[in-house]
Amino acid sequence: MSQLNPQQQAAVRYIDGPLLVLAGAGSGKTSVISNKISYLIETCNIAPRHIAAVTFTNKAAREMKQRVTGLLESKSAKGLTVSTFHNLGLNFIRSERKAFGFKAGFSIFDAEDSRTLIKELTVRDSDLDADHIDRIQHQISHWKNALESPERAFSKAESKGEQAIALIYRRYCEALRAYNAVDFDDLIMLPVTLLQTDGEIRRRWQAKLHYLLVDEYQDTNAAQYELIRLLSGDRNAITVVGDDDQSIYAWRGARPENMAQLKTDFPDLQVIKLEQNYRSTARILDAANSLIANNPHLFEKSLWSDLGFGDPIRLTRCANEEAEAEHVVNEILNMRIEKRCHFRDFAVLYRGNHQARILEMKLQSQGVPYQLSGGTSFFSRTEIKDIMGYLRLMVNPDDDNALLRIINTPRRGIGAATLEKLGAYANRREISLYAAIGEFGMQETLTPQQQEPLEHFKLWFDRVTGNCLSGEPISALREMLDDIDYQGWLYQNTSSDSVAENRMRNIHLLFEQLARTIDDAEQADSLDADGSRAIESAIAKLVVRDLLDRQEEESANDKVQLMTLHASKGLEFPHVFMIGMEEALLPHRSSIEEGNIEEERRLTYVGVTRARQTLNMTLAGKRRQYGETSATIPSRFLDEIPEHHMERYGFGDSTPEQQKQRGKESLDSLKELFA
DNA sequence: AATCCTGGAGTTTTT
DNA sequence: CTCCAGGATT
Repeated sequence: MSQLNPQQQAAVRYIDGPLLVLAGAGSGKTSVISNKISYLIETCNIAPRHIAAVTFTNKAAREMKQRVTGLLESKSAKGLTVSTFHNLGLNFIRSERKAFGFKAGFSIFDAEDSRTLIKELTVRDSDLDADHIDRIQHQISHWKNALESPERAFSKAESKGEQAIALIYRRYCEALRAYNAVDFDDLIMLPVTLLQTDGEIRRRWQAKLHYLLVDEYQDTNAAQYELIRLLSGDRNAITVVGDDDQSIYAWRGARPENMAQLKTDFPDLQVIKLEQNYRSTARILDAANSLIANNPHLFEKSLWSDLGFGDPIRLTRCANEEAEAEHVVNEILNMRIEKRCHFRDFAVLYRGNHQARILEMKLQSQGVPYQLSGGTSFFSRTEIKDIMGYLRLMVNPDDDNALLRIINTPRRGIGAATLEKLGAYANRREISLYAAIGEFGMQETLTPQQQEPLEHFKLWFDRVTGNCLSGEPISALREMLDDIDYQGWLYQNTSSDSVAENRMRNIHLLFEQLARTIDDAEQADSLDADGSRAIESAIAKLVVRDLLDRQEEESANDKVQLMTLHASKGLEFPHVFMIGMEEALLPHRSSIEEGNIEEERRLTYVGVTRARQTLNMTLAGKRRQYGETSATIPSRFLDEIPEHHMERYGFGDSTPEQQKQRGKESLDSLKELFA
C-alpha cells in the first residue's frame, strides 16, 4: 500500500459506493485492482469467496490472481474469484444448469463450430445464399451481445433480408438447444437472461457477491455490462477500472459509452483519475497526450511522468515496404549494441497481420530471433479441434457437430451418403446422430456396407467413453489415440514430418492441460454442486482456453516481439517500432470510409504508449498493394504529434540544422511543461 | 478421396 | 499480387 501514490491509495480505500477508476496507460491499474482485493480481504475482512474480479483474458486473470496471492499476508485467497467474463458465465451456467435445462457435459461451440452450424442451417434454406454466412454469424453474435432475442430481432428487422437472418437466428438457438450446447456469446447472455427473470437465483447470486471489480471496463459490451449490473445488485459495491482512450474493440461490440452510462445508472458514482505514468518518458507521453487530444473526451485526463524527457521520436520515411522492413531490422541491430539491450526489449507494432510477412523475411535473413504473436490460436488448430471433438462427444452425445467432425477422422469409410441418411433419420425421430446409430429404423435405410462401420464406431466409442469416465481418463485417451492411430493419420496427412511431430506435441500438451484441469475441478467444490463429473467440467473449461498464453510465456526468450497494435494493448517494451504510418493503413482505409477515425487514433495512442524509452515510427513512400505500386500519404496522426518531439529522416525537407533547432525548442517546451 | 482450379477478398480478435 | 475456400474434376 505504501508503494502506491495518493490517487491509487484513494482508489483502493474507497469502498463506500460505486467507483470508476480512470486509469491512463501505464498508470498502475493492475496494482490498484490487486491491492484493492487484498485490502478488502485483509483490512475490510470480506471473505474471499464474496469477492469477484473480472477480466477479459485468461492471462490478465492469472496475473491478477498471482499478484493478489503475493500481496496477502495473514489470509489466504481461497475461494476468491478472479476470472474472465466468459469463465464466470460458464461457472454460472454450470451451477444453474438445471434451471437452464442443460444436460451435464454440455458443449461449448467456438466461432468455427457456430459457423459450421449456421452453414448447415442456411444450406437447407434455399432462398439464402451461402456466401452470407459470415454476415449472418456476425449479426447473430451482435444480437446476442445486445441481448436481443430471436423474436425481438425479427420484429425489429427493417428489411426482408434482416427478417430472414432473424429466422436463422431462431433456428440456430433451437439447434444449439438440441445439441445440448452453448456458444461463446451464450456464456454471457444466458446468465443475464436468467438473472433477469428468476428473482430467487438473482438474490442468491447477489447475496454471494459482496464486492465486484472489473478490469478493462471500456471493453465491455451491453451483455457484459448488464451482467455486472445484475450481479452487483443494489449493494453497489463495485469498482471498475478502464481507459476510454484505449477502447479499440468497438468493432466487436465493446461499448466505451458504458463508462458514461455508469454515471446515470449509479448516481453516487465516484471517479478517481490515475494520471501518473510509470512507464514512458515525458516526450512520449506528451506526444500521446497531444495525439489523443484530437478526440472528444468524456473525462479529461493528461498523463505525466517523472522518468525524464527521453529521446525524440524518430520518424523515418523509407522508399518502399521492403526498405522499411530492412530499416527496422538494421535499427534493431544497431540499437541493441548502442543501448546494450536484448532482442526481447524490442517490439514492432503494425496495423494488419500481413505487414509482418516482409518483416519476418528480413529478420530471418539477418538471423534475428523473433516471436510472432497472433496467428492461429491453439484451440483452432485442426488436431486440437479433432481431439476436442472426441472429448466433446464423450461427455455430450447430443453434440452432432462434434460427431460430424470426428466420425470420419481418421477415415472409417463413413461417407457423405451414409451421413445424409443418418441425418434424415435422426431428424425425423428428433434424436441426435449418435443416438440414431444402430436403431432398428436405421437399419432398413442403410446398406450393410454403410451400417457396419457406423455400428463398429459406436461400439468402440462407447467402450472408450466408459474407460475414460470411470478409470484414468488420460491413459484411456492415450489408448484411444493408439486405437485410431491418430499419429499415423497425422504423418500421412501433413506435408512434412516436423509438422506432424509438432501436432502430436500439441495433443500431448492438451492432455497435460486436461489432467491439470481435472485435478482443479476435483478440488473445487463450490460451483460444481450439480453432480457432474470432474472431466465434464474440465472439458468445458478447456474450451474457454487457458493454454495459449502459457505457451507464449514459455517461448518468450530473447526475441524481438512482432504483433498488431491491438495485440499490444496492456504490454510495454523499452523500444517500440510502429511501422506503416500511412493513410489507408493507419488509419485503415475501411475506417476512413466508415468515418471511424477516432478508434484508429486510439489505436495509435495505444501503440505510442507501449514505449518506455524510445519510439521509432516508419512509413514507406511507395507501397505495393493488390498488385500495383503506388505512392503513399503519411498518416494524419503524424501531424498530431508536436513537431518538436520528432526527428524526421528521409523527408528531404529538413536539414540537420533545422533538426537541431527543433530539438532545442522541444527541450524548452518540455522544461516549461515541468516548471 | 485427393487434387486441381477458379474466384473473391484483402482490419483488428478473445473467449 | 497472393492467399484461401470451395467447387469441379479425376
